[in-house]
Amino acid sequence: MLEIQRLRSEKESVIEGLKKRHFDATEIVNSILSKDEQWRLEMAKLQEVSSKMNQISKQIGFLFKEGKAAEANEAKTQTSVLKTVEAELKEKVDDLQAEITELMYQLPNVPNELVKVGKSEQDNETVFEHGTEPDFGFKAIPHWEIADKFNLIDFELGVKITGAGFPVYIGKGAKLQRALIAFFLDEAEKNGYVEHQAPILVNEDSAMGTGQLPDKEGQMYYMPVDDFYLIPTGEVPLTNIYRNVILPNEDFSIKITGYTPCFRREAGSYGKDVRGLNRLHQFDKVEIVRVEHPDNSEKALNEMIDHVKGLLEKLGLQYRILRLCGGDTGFAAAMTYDFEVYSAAQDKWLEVSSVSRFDTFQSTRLKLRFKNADKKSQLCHTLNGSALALPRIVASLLENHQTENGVNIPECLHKYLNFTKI
RNA sequence: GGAGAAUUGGCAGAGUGGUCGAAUGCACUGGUCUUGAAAACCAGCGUACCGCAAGGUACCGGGGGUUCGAAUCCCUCAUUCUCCGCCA
Repeated sequence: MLEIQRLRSEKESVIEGLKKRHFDATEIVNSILSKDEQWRLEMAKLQEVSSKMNQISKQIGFLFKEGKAAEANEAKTQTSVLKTVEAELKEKVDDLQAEITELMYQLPNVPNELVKVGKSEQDNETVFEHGTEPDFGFKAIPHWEIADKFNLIDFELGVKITGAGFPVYIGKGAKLQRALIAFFLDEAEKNGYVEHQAPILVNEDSAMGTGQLPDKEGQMYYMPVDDFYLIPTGEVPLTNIYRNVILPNEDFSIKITGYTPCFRREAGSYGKDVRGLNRLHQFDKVEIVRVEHPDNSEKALNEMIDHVKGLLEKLGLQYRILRLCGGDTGFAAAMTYDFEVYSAAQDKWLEVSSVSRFDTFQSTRLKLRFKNADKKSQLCHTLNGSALALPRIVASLLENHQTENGVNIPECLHKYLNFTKI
């Protein structure tokens, strides 16, 4: 959520910035500001009335104490009108507040200055490329065929147990998952991220805090009996660790990581996009999350990018980095870099990581602040990224490291496995 | 799952309808004293919103209610502790 103060003071630049998303915010912003003005007006009235009520109540207290019951009762009669007025104003103020909040929820984050105007993924900029397409010397086969051939993953079995999109990993397939998780966590730790194991069911406040609610309600699995949501990403529990937190000074840089399963309903997905491991309802991911001073946010983002680069290079994968255009940047993000690995077998780029900075968009909702030099509370910046999501990495490894009679496992994983080839 | 007790400021802890945003202690910040430190003493010390300011409003686990007035009474939800039951 954007800060209302920002709308008040930088209305034009917010509207201008949101145009990069092809989002015309003029109407919403104007509506917010006019309601905001009204709200302040009514608020002032309400406070005045409340003040008067408080005064009278205090007086009544005094009068009773002094035994002047008659005068006290007389004063009481004065209050009934005020009370009605107060209730009316209160309702007006609350309604306005609710309307403003609802409108605020509709505004996406303002893109960073580096982000280009654009509508869809066609407009994303490639900012970095690494590696070359592997030369197999034979027709590369897609990961689902490899997985089937070596009995690494059983998609049908998952259908029996749960449904489509819940694969069962078997033998070397399961071990590979475990090795990747361990590798990612160890690498994150080397770069200063503190490992956490957090709940994968979260309450409504948490889902609100990171922005999954109210915008993306349909994306999450929901458990009505207990009013919990299954997390769509580790970002939710990890970032919410810092909900309602005021850090004591401006000398901080919080770096945390965690492995979690992730659950996404992915309603409406179909066809080759969901083939094999390309899109699942349940998958594993190691997430890195940072809470930073606003001045440090850019540096943090670059460090995260370098971190992910390192992982992909150690895994020996050819990849490119895209800076998403305005229209393709997620609702809450100010800037996002996607990492994609090329799959010759599928003849397509697979998104394997997404690293974003949110500036204060999440911390507004989270109420995540720090005390600045003037001892004032100021909103922190939050960032997060996948480092990495497992399924497409597994797909890429199987596809890009395939040989005529198997798959070579990259060296960085050897110490976690009792085999080096599949 | 059942029964009971509890939830107050960074921490500890008082307050059971009226001048309480909340005693007191500790911690913390500034000052006095001291060669320096400690001790002692003095002062300050929550969050948010409205306002140029003076000031005002809201907040005692969350939400709702009673009342002229609620930290205090009622309802409800959550959490913690104790006992019983069940259990990886």
